[in-house]
Amino acid sequence: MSAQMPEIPWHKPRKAEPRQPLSRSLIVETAVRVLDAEGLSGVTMRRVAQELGTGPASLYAHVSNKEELFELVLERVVSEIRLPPRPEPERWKEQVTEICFEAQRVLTSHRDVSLVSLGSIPLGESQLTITEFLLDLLLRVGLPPQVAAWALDGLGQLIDTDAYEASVYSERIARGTDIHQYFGQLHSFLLALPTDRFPRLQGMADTMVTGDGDERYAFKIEVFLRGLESYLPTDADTGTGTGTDPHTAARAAAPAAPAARRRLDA
Amino acid sequence: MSAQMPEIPWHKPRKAEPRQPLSRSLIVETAVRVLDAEGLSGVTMRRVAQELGTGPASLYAHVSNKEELFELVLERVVSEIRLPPRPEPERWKEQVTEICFEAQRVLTSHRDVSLVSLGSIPLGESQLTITEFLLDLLLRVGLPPQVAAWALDGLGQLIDTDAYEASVYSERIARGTDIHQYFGQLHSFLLALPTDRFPRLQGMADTMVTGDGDERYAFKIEVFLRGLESYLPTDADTGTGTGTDPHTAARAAAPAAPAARRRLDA
DNA sequence: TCCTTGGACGAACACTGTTCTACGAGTCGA
DNA sequence: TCGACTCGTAGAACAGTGTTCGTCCAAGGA
Repeated sequence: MSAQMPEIPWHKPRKAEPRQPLSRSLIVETAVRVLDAEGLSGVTMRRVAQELGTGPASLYAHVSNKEELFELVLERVVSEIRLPPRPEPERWKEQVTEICFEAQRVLTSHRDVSLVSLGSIPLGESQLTITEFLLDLLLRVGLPPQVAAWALDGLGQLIDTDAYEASVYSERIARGTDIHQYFGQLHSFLLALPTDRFPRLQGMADTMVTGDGDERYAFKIEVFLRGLESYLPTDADTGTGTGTDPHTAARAAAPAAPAARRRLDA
Repeated sequence: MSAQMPEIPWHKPRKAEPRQPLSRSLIVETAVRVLDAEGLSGVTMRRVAQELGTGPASLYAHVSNKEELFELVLERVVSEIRLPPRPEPERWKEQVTEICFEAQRVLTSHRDVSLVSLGSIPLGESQLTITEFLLDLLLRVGLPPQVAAWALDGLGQLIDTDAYEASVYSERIARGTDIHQYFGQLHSFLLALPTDRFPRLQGMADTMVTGDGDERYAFKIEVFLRGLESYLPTDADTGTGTGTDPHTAARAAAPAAPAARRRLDA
């Protein structure tokens, strides 16, 4: 480096570095970096702004909200999920399972970002692409359209919830809690339950703590898929058309839901 | 009211009202009241303390954390869930469905309290009571113990996630969003999707927005229960003993989970 | 050339959870 | 009866938070 000239006093430079200008994508990328480093609760407007060498007010020119920033971050993360090249209806259950695990892999690799996904309808481009793929797959299998549509809800919830739960564990062990000790404590807690009030839980303490996150996740997916399988039309129905003739027996899906309405008052 | 005498000056009352002393349960009850009035984000230490006519520091003598307060609140809410008088294995699917809807009724009647329940293992007394009931019911039906144990996980997640989702909608319509207009916008959004990239979603826009929260909830429960049903031992196996002989075919539950381990680094 | 416009940003507002420290009343032993 | 010694009650403060206001400056159009 050459010798640097002193600043002329009355030039008051105010910003020595000619930083690259702010932009939506730059902010989102920085937020993802902060997310990976410090978790979702570490992603504050100040923290992101500081990482960009500016103040929090500067972000509001490109992002209207912290909530909007979070949704942009989620969409960016979801875009990392890779889909299979093409749907394979003959092994649809395996393929759905693979997608679920791929989604969980990506989501949990970004700490607890799945918390953002829990309350929001997935309308981002990547999220819609995944939904489209799954919907196409389920329809090709022969599931009635209404069943397939509603099944997407269930699958999405399964993925999000499990990813969030897994991230909670990750955060916990990141904070120093030994996972074996933790499950040991849980085990002895169950064993210490009063036998007269909790005979099943007390007696099945071993079984309750069996299986890690992946095993339990795989089980839940399998149960859901077996349930979906039961909605497939029988052989007698499928012999007619080109292959998929839905819209037939999807009405008996929901048993009479209790009349208890969600309260709609303001 | 009778005329009130003035205070004697040198008595310096300092607290006109002889408030009842603080206690854990009083704090929790107040927190629930604030929760019902202003939602979970409105439950702050200051708000609860103010409701009790004191400062936030006073709460920390009875509650170590805001997190602990939240869990106490959750346990209090869960204790409102009423269980059937006795398990009825012959109609287990209906009974599980009823419990799920009862749980959702209670949870959603307390705004977004289900958010607390999402990341925590249900170890409160009421939560354990519900778990014990469901576990007993599933075992009586004849499900293998490992299947029953893992199924509790799935049911709990289903209840919590759906309650949270329902509460998000409730909050949204409480903030003034018209729900019909909202679904209308969603519908036209799906219709406006490019047909070449999202043919299924675009073509099934009607089907996608069909059904309210209860219908979809009932569907997910039904799918899960049908999946569980497939784990029941066949008739050839059950003819031997008194009725329930588990621990047999529970091993093939989980298909080979991908080796992708959750990262365990600090 | 001036003038408008839009991004950048310091300061501030109204909050948050939590801790420190002092105060005051109650109880228990002497 | 009286001191000592707890323990619940709080005021004040600390280090944060999301968001807004008003100012500033540089670039672009007329």
